[in-house]
Amino acid sequence: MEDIGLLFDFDQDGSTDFAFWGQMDQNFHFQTQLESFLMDCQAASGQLSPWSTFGCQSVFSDSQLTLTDLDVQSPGLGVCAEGEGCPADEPLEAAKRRARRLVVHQPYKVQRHAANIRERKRMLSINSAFEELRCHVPTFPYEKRLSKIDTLRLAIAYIALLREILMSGADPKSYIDECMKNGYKNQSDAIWNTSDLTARLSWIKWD
DNA sequence: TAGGCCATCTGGTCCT
DNA sequence: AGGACCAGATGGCCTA
Repeated sequence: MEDIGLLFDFDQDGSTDFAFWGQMDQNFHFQTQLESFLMDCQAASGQLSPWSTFGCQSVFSDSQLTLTDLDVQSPGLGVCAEGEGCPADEPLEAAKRRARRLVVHQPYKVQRHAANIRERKRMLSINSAFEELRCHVPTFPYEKRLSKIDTLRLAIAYIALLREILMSGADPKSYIDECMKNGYKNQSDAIWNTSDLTARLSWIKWD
């Protein structure tokens, strides 16, 4: 019999199981510590990360090992760890709800954790690109930070406007002034003519 | 309090 | 095989 280390449910009623996968403390200065942490992780792969001490506690104990089985075929059959209370009189429905179980061992835990770190790093690079993009779209001085979706939409509109100005060969400021003066009557196909962008145009320094 | 936005985790898929 | 990428789920924070 294989060494079944630990089981956990993906059932809706298994909330207590997921409670251990709590989110990282949002006040944690993640960005500044990530790089040094990544280096630490590379130097000491397999060890628990600092997140374990910040509320991102793993459901697995240190002794758990590889993902050896994904038992979705025979709920309740041979999936209970020794001493893990698998009630013999468990109702059939409850047994069915326990169908999706994972047997988890160390390498899976380590791989999953490493993947989480890579994913966070990837998202950080995406976010830094968004920050860079925010610096290149017109915003109001008093405006709060643009959301990601607003940043993308505004960038699209702004690029379209710049392209039109280039194609027209006109002076940018006079082009904008003319457009605003005419209420964009002649710009029915101007995809940049969004309320967001037009409102910001007055803040652009064209000199 | 509901909805928007976001970070994170996760498993699946694709790529090298 | 391992990493990159992606989308869904979840929960926290903030604001109207």
